[in-house]
Amino acid sequence: MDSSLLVKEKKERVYHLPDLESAEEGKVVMRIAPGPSGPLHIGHTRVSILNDEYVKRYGGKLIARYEDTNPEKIDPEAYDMIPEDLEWLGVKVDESYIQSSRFEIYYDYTRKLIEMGKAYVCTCNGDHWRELKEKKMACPCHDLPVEVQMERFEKLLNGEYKEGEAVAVVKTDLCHPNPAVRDFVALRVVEHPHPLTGDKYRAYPMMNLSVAIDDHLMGMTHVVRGKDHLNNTVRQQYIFDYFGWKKPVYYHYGLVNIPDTVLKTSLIKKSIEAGEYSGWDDVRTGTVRALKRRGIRPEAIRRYWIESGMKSVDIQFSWDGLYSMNRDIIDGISNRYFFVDSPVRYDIEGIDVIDGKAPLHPDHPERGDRIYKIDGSKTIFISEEDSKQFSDAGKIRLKDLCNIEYGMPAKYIGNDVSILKHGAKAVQWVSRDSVKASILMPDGTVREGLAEKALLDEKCDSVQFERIGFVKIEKKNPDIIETVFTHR
RNA sequence: GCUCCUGUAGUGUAGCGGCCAAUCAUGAAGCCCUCUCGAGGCUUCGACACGGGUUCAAAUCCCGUCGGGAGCACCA
Repeated sequence: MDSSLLVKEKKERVYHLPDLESAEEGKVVMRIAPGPSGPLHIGHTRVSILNDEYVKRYGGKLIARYEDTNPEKIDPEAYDMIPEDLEWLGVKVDESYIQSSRFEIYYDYTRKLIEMGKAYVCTCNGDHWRELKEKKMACPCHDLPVEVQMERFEKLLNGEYKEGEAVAVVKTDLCHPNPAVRDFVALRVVEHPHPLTGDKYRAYPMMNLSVAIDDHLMGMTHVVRGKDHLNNTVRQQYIFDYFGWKKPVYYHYGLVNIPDTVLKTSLIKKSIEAGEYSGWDDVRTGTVRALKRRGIRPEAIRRYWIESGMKSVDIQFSWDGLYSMNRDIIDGISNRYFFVDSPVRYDIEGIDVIDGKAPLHPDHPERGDRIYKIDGSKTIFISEEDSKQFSDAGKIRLKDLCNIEYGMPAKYIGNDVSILKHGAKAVQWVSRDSVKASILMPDGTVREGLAEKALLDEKCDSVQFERIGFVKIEKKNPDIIETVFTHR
């Protein structure tokens, strides 16, 4: 019998996404459209991964479009941070555009809409205009002649209206049963300077205008985005219809509820400025940077979203689920080391020299061992918690080294592993030549302790501290080893 | 209030008229293995929201009820 049949290969998990409707091989064009208000967070990764995954599957191109049409909500650094985040995620962007450099385009199309009688410039009070819409009624500006609208529009562009005094509106259907799709604002006046264009423009397009125009101009074949845009899609389709443009195929996945995580960039930014968070990669936040820092692999994030699929049901994000997928990836590559939390010192008597060794990875003996030789005063440290256990139980096994009996000093009592079968616990320990080390936990607290010296020679930045969990090495020198906790 | 989306185990997912006394993963519990509370192996727990129809046959189609979510912004 073939013995290989007995060794069951670890089953490769299969992840798949549903097919895209009318997707032509090599001709799929999709986009991700972040607003540059801060770096990406875990919530943003879904739309990024999904679009990227489809473009990779069918072939075509992925466009990154920075939707910076609200100057008040822009963090100039985001223009650089987002591409970095995308790159780390493994999202391959083929073309990038910045909407603030395309205002003239949006103005031109708005003029065309006005000429067609499909848009108007409204100078009514905003609240009043909304009340009328609620009652399915047109405001006085709605039906003004085209020449007047055009005149007003040029005034809007030239800055002759102050903020709130006028807006350009796209007509839809005032009697539409869904109040959310009746006439929507296309351009508004903003006096706040734009980080990129300064005070060059005063008329700022609203997303529904710029998105519709860009989706057409950039040749989008498929649009995948969150369900929260459902009504926006309906609005944008009016513009497509007015111009007779071919519409992309739209998909709207359900909302994701991400528990126990700070995601709001404005909040994070505030905390950073207040000195409460160390930066955008503070482990207490849900930014992509924080995940990276914690040792979450982009492939795990990708798998997570692919497995979640594109259903329009709202879902609950599960950190456990993500960790499990990440563990799949890092378990094999992470060598094992001992870390001792809040070390308690013990000297061992009753033997001259103690030798020991432990595999770098129990599933990969070929990687070699950590070699131990304890001599001289034979000092070791175990964690405070294990120390208590030691004094209670009287006997304990220093894993991969020897057994000892409680006392000051402790007494060497052989190296028979079978002591474990008789109730003794195996605990991790470090010798006197260990290195100071710390683990930054996800809640921001820091565990201080000692790590074994062999870790200094480790090449991979992901390791497992036995019985503690996986950590990512952030800083490593003979004086200090700083790590960040990944997960168990 | 109006409109839209949506309801399969704790979570995520498969199934889309008979092969479903419902898949897989995660989670929980237990056992085995392992000198880690990791990995691996085995076992167990746990779901078609409810009520009507249509049909020989429904998780799958239709209607209603109830539940969840979103939008009705001069944010994206």
